[in-house]
Amino acid sequence: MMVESATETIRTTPSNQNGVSSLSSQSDGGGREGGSNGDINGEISPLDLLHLQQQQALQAARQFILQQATGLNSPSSNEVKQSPVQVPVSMAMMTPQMITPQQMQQILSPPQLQALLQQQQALMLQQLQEYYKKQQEQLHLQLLTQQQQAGKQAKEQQQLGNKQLAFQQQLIQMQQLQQQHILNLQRQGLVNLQPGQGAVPIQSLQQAMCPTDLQQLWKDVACVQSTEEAMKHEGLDLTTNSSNTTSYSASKVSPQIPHHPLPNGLNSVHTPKRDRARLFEWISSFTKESSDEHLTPYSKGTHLQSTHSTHEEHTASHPLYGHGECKWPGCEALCEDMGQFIKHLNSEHALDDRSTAQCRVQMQVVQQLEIQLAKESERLQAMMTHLHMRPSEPKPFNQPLNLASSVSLSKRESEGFPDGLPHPPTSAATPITPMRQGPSVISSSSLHGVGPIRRRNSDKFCTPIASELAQNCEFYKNADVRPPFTYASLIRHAILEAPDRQLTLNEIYNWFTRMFAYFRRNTATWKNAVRHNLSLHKCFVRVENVKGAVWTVDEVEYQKRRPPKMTGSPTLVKNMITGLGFGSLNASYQAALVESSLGLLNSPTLMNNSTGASLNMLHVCHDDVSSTVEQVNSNGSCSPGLSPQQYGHHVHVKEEPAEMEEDSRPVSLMATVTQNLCMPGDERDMDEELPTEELE
DNA sequence: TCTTACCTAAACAATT
DNA sequence: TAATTGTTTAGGTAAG
Repeated sequence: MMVESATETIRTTPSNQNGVSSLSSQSDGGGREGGSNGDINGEISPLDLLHLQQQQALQAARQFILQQATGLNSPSSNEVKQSPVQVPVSMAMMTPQMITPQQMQQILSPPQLQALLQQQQALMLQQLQEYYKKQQEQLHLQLLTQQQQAGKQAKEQQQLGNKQLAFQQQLIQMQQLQQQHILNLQRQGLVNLQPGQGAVPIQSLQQAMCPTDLQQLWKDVACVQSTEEAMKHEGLDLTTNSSNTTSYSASKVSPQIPHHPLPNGLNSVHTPKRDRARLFEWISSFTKESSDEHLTPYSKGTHLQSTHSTHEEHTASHPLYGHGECKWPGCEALCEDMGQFIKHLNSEHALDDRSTAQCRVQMQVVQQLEIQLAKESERLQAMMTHLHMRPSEPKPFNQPLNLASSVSLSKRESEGFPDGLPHPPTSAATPITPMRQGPSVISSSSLHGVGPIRRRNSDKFCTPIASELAQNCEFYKNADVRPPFTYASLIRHAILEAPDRQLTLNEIYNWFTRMFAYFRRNTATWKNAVRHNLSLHKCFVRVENVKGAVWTVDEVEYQKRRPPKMTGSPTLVKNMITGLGFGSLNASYQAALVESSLGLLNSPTLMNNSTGASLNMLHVCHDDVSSTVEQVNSNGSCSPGLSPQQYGHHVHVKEEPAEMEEDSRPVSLMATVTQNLCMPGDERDMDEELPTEELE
C-alpha cells in the first residue's frame, strides 16, 4: 500500500504543474488544471519545490539502483531501507533524469520504494522547513520595515518593541505549528503539500478552486479571524497598541481550534496576522479587477450594512439573516430576532480587514459561479446550436419535406405564426422557446420535466416526430426533458420504427426508456398512460401471434384521429386552398411549398387537382407522411410492411370513441400526393401525421 | 361556453 | 400469489 502510494506520487506529480493542483487533488480527489506558476517574491516557488522533490526521488532511486548494481555501499537492501540517508541527497541535482517513474517502479522492490519514499519525505520535510523558515524571516523583515516606518510616530514607537516581540513570538509559534502540521501531513503521506502559497497566482487559484473550495476558503478565513479573536482575548491583539501583548504565551493558543487547512496549504489556525495580511493581499490581488464598484448588490449591501446600519435595511428581511441565524459566510451565529442579528452584524461583521477579506472571498465565489454559469451557458448554446441549427438549414425540396425545417427558415421574417406551427429556435441566442411553439423546441416546462404538457406536437401542424427524434435523438436520450409528443404519436412511432412494425408492450416500454431519459422515471405513470393509449385508441391494434400479443398501428385509424374540422369542412379546405390556411406563413415558405408541389403536379394523377389543393395537402401533411406512405405502400403492395389486417391472428378491433370519420370528407387529393411523394429518399421526414382519409 | 384532445389516476379483470 | 397486461372510467387542463 505504501509502495503504491509512493509510486503513485512519483508517477503523478510530474503531471501536476503546480502545488495547487496537488492540493486540489488531495482535497477533492480530482486534480484540476493548474495555472501558471510564479515565484513568490523571488522565493522558491512550489513548482521549484515540486521539481526538486521529483528530481530527488528519481535521483535517489538512480543512486540506489547504482549501488545495487555495483555492490558498493549497499550490503543489503534492508540496510538501505533502514537507513535512508544512504541515498545521497547531494546527488539529487547532479544527473539528469534517466529513469522514469515507471521504470523505477519496475526496478525497485516495494521495500526499496518504501525506503525511497521515506528518504524523499525526509528531504521534503527538511526543505519545507527551510522554506517556511525563509518565509517567516522574510515576513519578519517586512514587518520590521513596516513597523519602523510606522514607528516614525513617537507614540507608536514606544510600543513597537512590544509588538515586535509579540509578533516574533507569534511567528515562532506559527512556525512550530506549521512544522507540526507538515509533519502530520508527512505522516499522512501528503507529501505533495506545498506550504506557504499565500501568493498563488490568480489564474492558479481560479482554475484550481471550485466554488466549494472557495467556500471552504471562506470558512478558513473566518477561522483565521476566530483564531485572531481568540488571540485577542488572550491579549494578543497585534492590531492595537495595547501593551499587554507581552503576556502572550504560545501555550494559550488552543490546539482544539477548528482546523481547516486552506486549500492552498495555508494553515488557517496557525497563520499569523502577517500571513493573514498576505492572504488578504493575495485575495485582493486577484480581485483587484473587480474592485468595489464591482461588488455585487449582495456585497454592497453587506458593506453598507456594516458601515451604516441603516434602519431601512433592518426592517425588511435581510439577505444575511434567515432561519434564525446569521448567513454571513462562515458565521452561522444564532440570532433570535432581527434586532439581535443587527447587533451581531454590527459587532461581528463590522468593516474591518476580516469582513473585507470575506467580502472579497465572497466576490470570488460569485465570480466563480458566474464563470461556471457562463461556461454552462456557452455549452448549452452550443448544444442548442448543434441540435437546432441543422434543421434550419435549407433543404432542397426534392428532399423529404420537413415543415419544421422550412418554417424555421422563415421564422424571423414572419412573426405571426399560426399556433401550432413550429417555431424552432434559429439562433443559439434564443435557445429556449415555449414548447407550444413547436417541436425541436424545449419548453421551460419540458426542460424541467414538470407537469403535464397538453397539446403536444404530434397531431396538429407539427414537426415530423421522426425527424425531430432523429435530430434530437441524443438530446432526448440524455436530457430529462419531456418529449413534446403525445403518447399516441410516440407509441405509433415506436411501433413503426420496429422492423416488422409491431411491438409488444414491453418493447414499447423499452423504446420509451431507451429513447427518452424522461421516461426513465415515473414509470408507473407513463406506462399506465401508454397502456391507456393503446387501449383507448382504435389505431393501435393488438395482434396475437406466436410471440404473444403485439401491438401494431392501423394507420387509417390513426389518421382518422385528425381534427375533423381540418378534413370535414369544405369551407376550411377552401380557405386553406386560398391561402388562409397558411396563416402567416411567409412568402418564402409558401413559395417553397409551391415549388415542392410543382413537381408533384406534373403527375397526371394530379392534373385533376388544383395546385392549391396540393398545397393544402402538403400543409396538412404534417409529419407522418412516410408512415402513410408505408401504409399506402402496404395497401398498394409496394411495401414489405404488413398492415395490421394482414396478420392472420386474433385482432382485437377496438371501437374508437365516437369520431367524425363518418362525415363527408373532401375528395381525397392526398392519396395522389402521397403516392407521388413516395420517391426514393422519402423516408421518415415525410412520414408523420398525414391525414389518411385522403387515402381513401 | 362548448367541444375536443390530451394527460393522469385509478379500478378492475385477464393473463403470465 | 404477484406481476404484468389490457380495459375502462373519471377528472382535469388547454386550446380551438
